[in-house]
Amino acid sequence: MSDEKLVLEKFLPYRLSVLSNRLSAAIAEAYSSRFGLSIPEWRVMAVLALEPGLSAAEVADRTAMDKVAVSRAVGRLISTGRAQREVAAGDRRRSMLQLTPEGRHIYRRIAPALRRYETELLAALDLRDRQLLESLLRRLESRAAALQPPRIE
Amino acid sequence: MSDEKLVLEKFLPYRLSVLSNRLSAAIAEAYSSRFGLSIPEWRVMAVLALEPGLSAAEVADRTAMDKVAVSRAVGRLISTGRAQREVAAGDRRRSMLQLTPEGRHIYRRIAPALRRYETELLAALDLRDRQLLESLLRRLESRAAALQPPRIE
DNA sequence: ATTGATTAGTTACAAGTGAAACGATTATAG
DNA sequence: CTATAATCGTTTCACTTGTAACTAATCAAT
Repeated sequence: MSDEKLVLEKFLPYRLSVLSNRLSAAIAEAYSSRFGLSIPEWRVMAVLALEPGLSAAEVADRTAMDKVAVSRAVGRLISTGRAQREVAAGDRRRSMLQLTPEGRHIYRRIAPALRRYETELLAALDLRDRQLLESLLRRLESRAAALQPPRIE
Repeated sequence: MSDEKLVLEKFLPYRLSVLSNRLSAAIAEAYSSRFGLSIPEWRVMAVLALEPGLSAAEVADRTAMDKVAVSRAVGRLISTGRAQREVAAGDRRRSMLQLTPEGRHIYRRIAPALRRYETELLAALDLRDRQLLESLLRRLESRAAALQPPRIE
């Protein structure tokens, strides 16, 4: 019975993983070779550019990274002069993070290039299909969040 | 100009990465806790189950893994008695890999559970939408392969 | 106020990863 | 043949990553 077998190349989670890894690698190569940024560092920059003053935990939220990864990425950004931290008024555990002028400058060089890349990628689809993709993705995301993990008996 | 900014949560490669990581983590947790398999090991098992006798390089091809990862995964599968290797007749550099009976047994416990999981995930979509997803994915994959990486000036 | 629990963030350690160098084998060119 | 190049797969090394333990600060309850 073919129910017993699993063709990796047709298995949705695998396909998403391969596609996502290809895209991420291509993108990361661009900003890494230019600025020596890692993926976590770029993610942190991307959220701080839009919301300066976030704490590390808030950054973790918005980037789907865990706090350790955020801590290390922020550490590198600070040591390279691309971000700065102050202690939050009223709660001295909390940090308030923001990009330095240098960090903002780098962000402004990267962000438009990545948006162009996304646009080129989506140029494979017409408007209708782009909306469909959006809708499908949203439903898969919420389904994945709600779903019970696979149970192997 | 809003062209300058990039909202991470709306950026397709980022969304794919988060979705894919969530799915992979949920799935890997299942077979890892049951059988101590890593993702690379499971991928190797999945292709060897369908195509016994592949060489390491062929496994790398079909799993989108690099040869080092394959070598290590195969090494672990062999040392745990789940795969075996013989030297290919006619080319002694090449190995012929296959699952042991034990390996096949484990595969048969995992594969159906993962297929059920995929089915449940896709139950969020009706037949028409599943076909659309399939088509969109295929186009994105080929577009991603053809696309030039982002250029940051 | 004092104790215990919670939260923010860092550090330490073990495990995983990729790039490059490597040994072994086979293919190619002269 | 012989020498050189190419291929298969492993190993090595430096780096990254995740888990758990940790410090410091705040909160909650008495």
